[in-house]
Amino acid sequence: MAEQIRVRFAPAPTGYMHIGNLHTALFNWLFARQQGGAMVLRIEDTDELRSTPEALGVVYDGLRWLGLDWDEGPNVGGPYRPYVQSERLEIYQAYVQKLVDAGRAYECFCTPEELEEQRQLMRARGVPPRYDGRCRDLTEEDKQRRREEGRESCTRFRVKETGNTIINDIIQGEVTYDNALIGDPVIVKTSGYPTYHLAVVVDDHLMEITHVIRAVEHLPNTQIHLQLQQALDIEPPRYAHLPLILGEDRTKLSKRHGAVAVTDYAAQGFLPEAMFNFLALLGWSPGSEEEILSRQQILERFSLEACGSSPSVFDVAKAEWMNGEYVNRADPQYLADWVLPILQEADLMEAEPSHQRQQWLVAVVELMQSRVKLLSTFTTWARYFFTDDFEYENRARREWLNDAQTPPKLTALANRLEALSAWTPDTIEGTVRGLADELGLSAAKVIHPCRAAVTGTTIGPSLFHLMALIDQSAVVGRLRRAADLSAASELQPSGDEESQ
RNA sequence: GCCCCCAUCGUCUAGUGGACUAGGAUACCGGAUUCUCAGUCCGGCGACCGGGGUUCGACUCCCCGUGGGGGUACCA
Repeated sequence: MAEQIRVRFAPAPTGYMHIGNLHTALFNWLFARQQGGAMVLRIEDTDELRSTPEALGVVYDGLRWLGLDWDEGPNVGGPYRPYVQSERLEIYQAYVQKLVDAGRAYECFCTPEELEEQRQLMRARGVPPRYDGRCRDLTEEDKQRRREEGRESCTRFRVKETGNTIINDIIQGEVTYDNALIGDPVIVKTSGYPTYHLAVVVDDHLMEITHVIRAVEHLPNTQIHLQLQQALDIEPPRYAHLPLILGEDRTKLSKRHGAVAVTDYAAQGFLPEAMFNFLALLGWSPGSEEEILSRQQILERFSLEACGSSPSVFDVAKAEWMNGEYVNRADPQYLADWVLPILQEADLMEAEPSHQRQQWLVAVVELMQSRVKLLSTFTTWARYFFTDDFEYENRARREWLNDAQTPPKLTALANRLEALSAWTPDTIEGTVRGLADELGLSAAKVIHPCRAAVTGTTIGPSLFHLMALIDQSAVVGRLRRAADLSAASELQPSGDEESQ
């Protein structure tokens, strides 16, 4: 009989979702969808101090942004609800009781200070710092005395003291841990909340998770989970520990690497389909030389067995290149939908543009998309489409605007363009080239200063097409403004020019 | 410190004992494109961490180093 595959993505809602979490979610989703299995979203908020309700929204948004859906979860329900661990507290208690009854769990009265002292001592002695088990065999009298002292207790799981625990991981292979090296982990905190170890084991069991796909930082924890499962007579799921995603400095991706939150990438103008593609290729390879793969293609070829076990660095430059590939191929109308909010955020587009204005934006996007990697660059490289208020770049100043021959050219051009009755790329081109002919100059000698005057830059798309998308009067105004400034020597390159 | 994992161009990776003069992508560099380039096309640079084995033959298998990472919590 075919086993029903069930996987889960189980984030801790502690503020933001970073790209590594999303990577884990993606691999779970790929496996589930490809296998016709179920994707469960479970919220692991057993860290009462750091978990926030708002963070839940961040998780949803991140998953939805990438286009990952889930079959069961806090907002969609499902047969194993609730899917938020803080709502499952009584469930865990029953399992703790089972462990206590079996003599595998016990009350521990040690204070954080005492624990820290133990660790220091062991470290000094050169042995692995771990809980020394001093509360393992307390008598009822001992416990009573401690309670009377006003001490609070937590519950610890009694791990095996001898032998090995062997993990058979789909990605990492067979990994062996020496049982003697770990101390008894806390499974219920003083606050009454379960710790991760207990909750994850109970929930994966109850929710009938068949494959636990998570980051390799959890591999050492798995020895505890395996022992817990054995003590509870629970059949363990299959494990697949994904290699970590590292920052440029080769350490675990974290806040200090700058942009790591999913929302950061969305704000920069990464397209979700590009991020999907890029993330899929981190730690997994289709085995071919293609890199731009559609969601469907990735889904068809994905397998856990093909995942590598070595960590990978998140290369922003390559991610941007890939985004550029997607931007380049995207339908302009679709792209404009992503660009609009970015422009609105930068006050370059009004809150509710008319249909006509939206169509104009699509035309701008279409003209620019082949040279854009991140959509946020629309607010800089394409700024001149949206406002007269832009800077003249140094290179534009140096090469064209700080030239005595430029003002008369710009003025003449302004006059002629102003007289045009039709404002199209063709009429503009005719005018520009006509002026160049009459002045006995190559077209470039007019085109370049004109671009500098109208856009403030020396680079960009076809000048005539670009001008046609800006109001005729605005173009004329910009030409005259640049002519005046240039004539007044106010467009000299500034001192802090970077070397070219 | 101790435990575990990892190791091919700077980066993402292909490679599962002979197909390797080690392939692709990105980044970088150069050329072309005369309407610019951060776009496009073409080209170039660039790696099997080191040492021992095993084998007729190792990038590939084993061991030892080295380097990197993760863990070592009443965080997950």
